[in-house]
Amino acid sequence: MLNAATILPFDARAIALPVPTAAPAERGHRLQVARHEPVFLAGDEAAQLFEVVEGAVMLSMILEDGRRQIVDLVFAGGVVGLSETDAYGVTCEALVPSTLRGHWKHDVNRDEALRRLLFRQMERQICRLHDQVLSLGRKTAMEKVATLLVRFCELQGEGTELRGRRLDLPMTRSEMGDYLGLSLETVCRTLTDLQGQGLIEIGRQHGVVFIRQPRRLRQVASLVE
Amino acid sequence: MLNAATILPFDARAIALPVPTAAPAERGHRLQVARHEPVFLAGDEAAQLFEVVEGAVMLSMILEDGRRQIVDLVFAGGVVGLSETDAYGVTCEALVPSTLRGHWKHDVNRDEALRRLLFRQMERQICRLHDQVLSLGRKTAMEKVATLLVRFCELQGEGTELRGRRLDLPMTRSEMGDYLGLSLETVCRTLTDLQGQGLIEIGRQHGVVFIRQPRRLRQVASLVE
DNA sequence: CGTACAGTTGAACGGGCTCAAGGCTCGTGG
DNA sequence: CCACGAGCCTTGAGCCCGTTCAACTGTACG
Repeated sequence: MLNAATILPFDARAIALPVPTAAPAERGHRLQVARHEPVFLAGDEAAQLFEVVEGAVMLSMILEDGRRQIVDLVFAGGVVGLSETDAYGVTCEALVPSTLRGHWKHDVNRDEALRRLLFRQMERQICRLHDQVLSLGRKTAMEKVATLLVRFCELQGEGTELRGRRLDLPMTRSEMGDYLGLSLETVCRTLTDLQGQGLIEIGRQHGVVFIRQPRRLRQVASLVE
Repeated sequence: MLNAATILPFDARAIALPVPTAAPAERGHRLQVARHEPVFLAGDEAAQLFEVVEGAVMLSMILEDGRRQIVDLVFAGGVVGLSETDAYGVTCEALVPSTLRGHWKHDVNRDEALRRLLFRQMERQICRLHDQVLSLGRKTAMEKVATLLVRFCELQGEGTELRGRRLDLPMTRSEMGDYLGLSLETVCRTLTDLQGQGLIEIGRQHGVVFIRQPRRLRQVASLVE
């Protein structure tokens, strides 16, 4: 299941870290992953669940001809590794350097407190997926991109004033496209367009935008206040 | 929350059934719903979870301008009514006449056995949503429609020989469109196209198709055997 | 300083949408 | 049993949003 051999061949940046062979601790064992390094791959034996302690990971699926869809983004507090069968159905890799806590399924079955925690997180995840399905099915490119920006704002800005806020995108244009069901070019053009309308400003540094009109951004995203 | 007044005005076929005022039984109380009758509406107080005992329901979300997305289909055995907040985020209505079992959240918090059941179902639901996101984000109209047909086959055909099988679609073209993120016309054209290729045959009766080449249908759907 | 890769922009194509018109079925009432 | 209306389904024509292909600029990093 989880070892250095599972590194994806197509991602040269992935760094083979030592396998965490430490015995499962009282409340799970820790795991550090670098950006773009896989936590598990679709098809691996689904023996563990992972809590995201710090950072962010993405879950993706790939069709045979190479089309990729990022099916979910999971930030600190979230859970990954759920599977209907005994093999993972999605690949999980880190968006940014992250810390996870692994729990053997075997242990989850015994640990009632842990299961309560997971329950709450799964409820969240399902609601998030519903929103994502709505986005993918019925929103325009403009609405999709604006929705994603707003979501990032909410994650980074917890109760902060958003106007003029520097927003650090944890994803490249290509990843945003794969998450939103768009091409990377469309993501680019849409961001440029939003900048032209004065709602955002694209920073010179990669992965940085400044929010100029958060309220109008929410409107463009077709999200209610 | 759940009462006759919650019947959607735009669905004239919905029949107002008496509210199930029966005291919650040992393991939840029963609820019968007719086709297109709501179980709960987005915004209702999320006080109950529901198991689908028999039939099928759909979960949908609507944007302000009327665009609708059916975010999930839940068949017998599944669970609906999960919510991140204290109000439902989606509307749930019956696709076919259905029987549900309601559980007050209050009770769920106490019932460990029930929570174990829900846990398993939520895991399933998350995997199903991942597949749906992949479909919506990266599949063509042809692949989407074929994928849905295959899924219906698997639900109705449990281990049966599929070739020549009569398949009863629980959804109209419009509902299929709202589920797949397509217009109803595109769903129509795609089905006609599949018939032209000899993979299916569209029955004269509404909601009926015959599967002619199940294997090729799976291939068209970009699903692996 | 140079290379690899992220990001941007343009031009042309095409899948799916919109708008429109008709045919079919199903349920209902005569 | 048949007639009729409502709603579901089908098909056509033209358009548009987002894709593809291509070239180029800018940034990060050794």
